[in-house]
Amino acid sequence: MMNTTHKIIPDIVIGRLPVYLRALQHMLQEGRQVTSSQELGERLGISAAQIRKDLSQFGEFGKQGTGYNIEYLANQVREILKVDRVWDVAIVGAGDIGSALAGYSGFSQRGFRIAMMFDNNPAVIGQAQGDFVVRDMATLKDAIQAAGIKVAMIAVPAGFAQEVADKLVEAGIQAILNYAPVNLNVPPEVRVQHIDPSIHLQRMTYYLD
Amino acid sequence: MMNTTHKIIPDIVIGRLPVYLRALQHMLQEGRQVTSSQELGERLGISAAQIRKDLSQFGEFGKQGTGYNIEYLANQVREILKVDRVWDVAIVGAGDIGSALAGYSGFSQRGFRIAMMFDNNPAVIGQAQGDFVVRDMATLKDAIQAAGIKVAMIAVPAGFAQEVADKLVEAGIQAILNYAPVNLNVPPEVRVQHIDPSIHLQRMTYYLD
DNA sequence: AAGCTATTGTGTTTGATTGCACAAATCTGG
DNA sequence: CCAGATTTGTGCAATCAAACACAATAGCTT
Repeated sequence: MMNTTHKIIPDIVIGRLPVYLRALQHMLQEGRQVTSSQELGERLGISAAQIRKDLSQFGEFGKQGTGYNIEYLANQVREILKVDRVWDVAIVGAGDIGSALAGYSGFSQRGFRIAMMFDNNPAVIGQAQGDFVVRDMATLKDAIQAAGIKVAMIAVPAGFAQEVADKLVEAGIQAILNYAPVNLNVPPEVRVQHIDPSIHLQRMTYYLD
Repeated sequence: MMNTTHKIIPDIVIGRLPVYLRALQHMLQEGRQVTSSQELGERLGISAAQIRKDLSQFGEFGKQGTGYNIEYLANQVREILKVDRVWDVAIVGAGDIGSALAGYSGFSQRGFRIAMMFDNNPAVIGQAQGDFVVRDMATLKDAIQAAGIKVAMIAVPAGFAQEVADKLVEAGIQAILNYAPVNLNVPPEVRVQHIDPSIHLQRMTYYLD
């Protein structure tokens, strides 16, 4: 079932697919072979109907009476999300967060590979950080363009995040995962996701006594 | 305007308040005194009407013709979110992520204080980590209960996250920020938020070419 | 002080998302 | 090979969220 912008899929549905995929991969590691919308829903705290509706946007992946073949469904979802390939990722910022990200081994199973890392601090430029050497921010545009990198993570202090975002956009980056606690202004064709622990915590304190 | 479960506020509205608050605090640091729903909306990429509707759920904070006094509004939102106080937070896991969180200075301005840190690895128990010493997981329940801590962050490998969550719930934790890439099963009265960079990245790759 | 501009708070409308419920299909066990 | 139990995919209904649009109000300018 082609998906060349035929049908516009709600972004909220896209947002759930990675969660489904993670659960499916987890089940595979448990040695499971088949599952059902009901089981998946129970694990994730989502209604079975919603999972079926979400998946039905992209095709028919299950078998009535049986459920879904986990490996097959996982592969289909990977393809939908375009993580049936490996995306090279650039990290900007070699502080605590950047280093933790560079050292995180979990990306490779999920479709990503940290390919390069930048900072503007002369004290860290040239230093080894995980498998690679921290590069000078001044070389960012050329390096990213030469490598054809589309995805980046910002892990610099809040005050520098916007200018880094501007540079990334100029270099052709199309998806940014931003760890700095500020909103970023980017052109509409560039996707941004934010990770700010305080935001998540504050969203929960509302419900506390 | 009392808010003792009189009116049920949609969670999606609660989720936007921390974002508003962060922008307001940012404006304050710029020395600004007043703003409008329009300006706030432009900065955040949200419609002005939505911001007004969201805020109107809790009272009337603005002045027609003028807009909102930033400091006053920020204080009101802090009160709504219950971050007009300081919440002590426990971190479980003293690896890269836990350490980065322990060393992050941004929490204090946002209503949180890292109060203690746990790990089960004898090699790190007793070591200094930022301002405090890493404690043995075995002491978790007693320490958390004695300190009356309600909020925790999980920064352990995926395979241990569920058992850590169970221990935290048993210790009386009511809000969990989970950095492990697995779903957690907790009783309905406990709030959980997930941070998994791969999930955020996969949500964006769908839109890439 | 009158007229103009800006901006809020909200009733109403429009649109999006979720949940329901069931026919159709598949499997299982006797 | 049949009866019963499962489970999918989906049309329809219900719920929820966002956008619209405007009266009411405040400030500013002349």
